[in-house]
Amino acid sequence: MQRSAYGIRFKTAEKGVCLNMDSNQYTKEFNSPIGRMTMASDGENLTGVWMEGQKYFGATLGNHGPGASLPVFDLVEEWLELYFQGEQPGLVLPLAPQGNEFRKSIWSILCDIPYGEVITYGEIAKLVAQKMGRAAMSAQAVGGAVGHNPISIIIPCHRVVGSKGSLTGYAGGIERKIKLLQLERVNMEELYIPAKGTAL
DNA sequence: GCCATGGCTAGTA
DNA sequence: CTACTAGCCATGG
Repeated sequence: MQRSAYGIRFKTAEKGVCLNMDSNQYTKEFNSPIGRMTMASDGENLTGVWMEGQKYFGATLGNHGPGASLPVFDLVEEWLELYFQGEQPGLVLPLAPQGNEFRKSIWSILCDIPYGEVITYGEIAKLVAQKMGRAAMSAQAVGGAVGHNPISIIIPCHRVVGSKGSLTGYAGGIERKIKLLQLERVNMEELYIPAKGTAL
């Protein structure tokens, strides 16, 4: 179990918490200022948050059905409401994203990016290399893992930008990435939208 | 194992 | 800023 810089409980580092794709999950909808979102849970932990129409939507969702009254969904809704009001939610959420070790270590690094700050793929690559006891790690491999983050917004994949400040892409669309960064009052002066991106 | 595909990067024009 | 190239490494077919 790790504790991130801003208090998210990240359970996936432990063995045995990781779920099988085929295990049952529950979902619930949430209406946000940037469109409808879908939350997913194993009944206790949060396993996914996707925006309507995003890339890789529901990629880790196996069997599932509605579970409107789960306590974890109430917490997540409260978290999201605070977030969209432009606040930094202090709530502790039990996260259990599904993925292999490599991706999970990237995602746990994402959770350590402070609110309102950005990081580059290359910097994450360095951190992960260090964590894995390697000399280096390709930023492109990092990009793949970041892009497949199943818990949008809460695991702050939108705070990751290209090395020269390019807002390369976002699974939920680059416009949403910008909105989220503006919401966090990130200084956008050094950032720009490339004419051609991988996931615009 | 081969091959294609990434939310990549650094270098060169 | 864009366009192209050569590397990069995990992942999925």
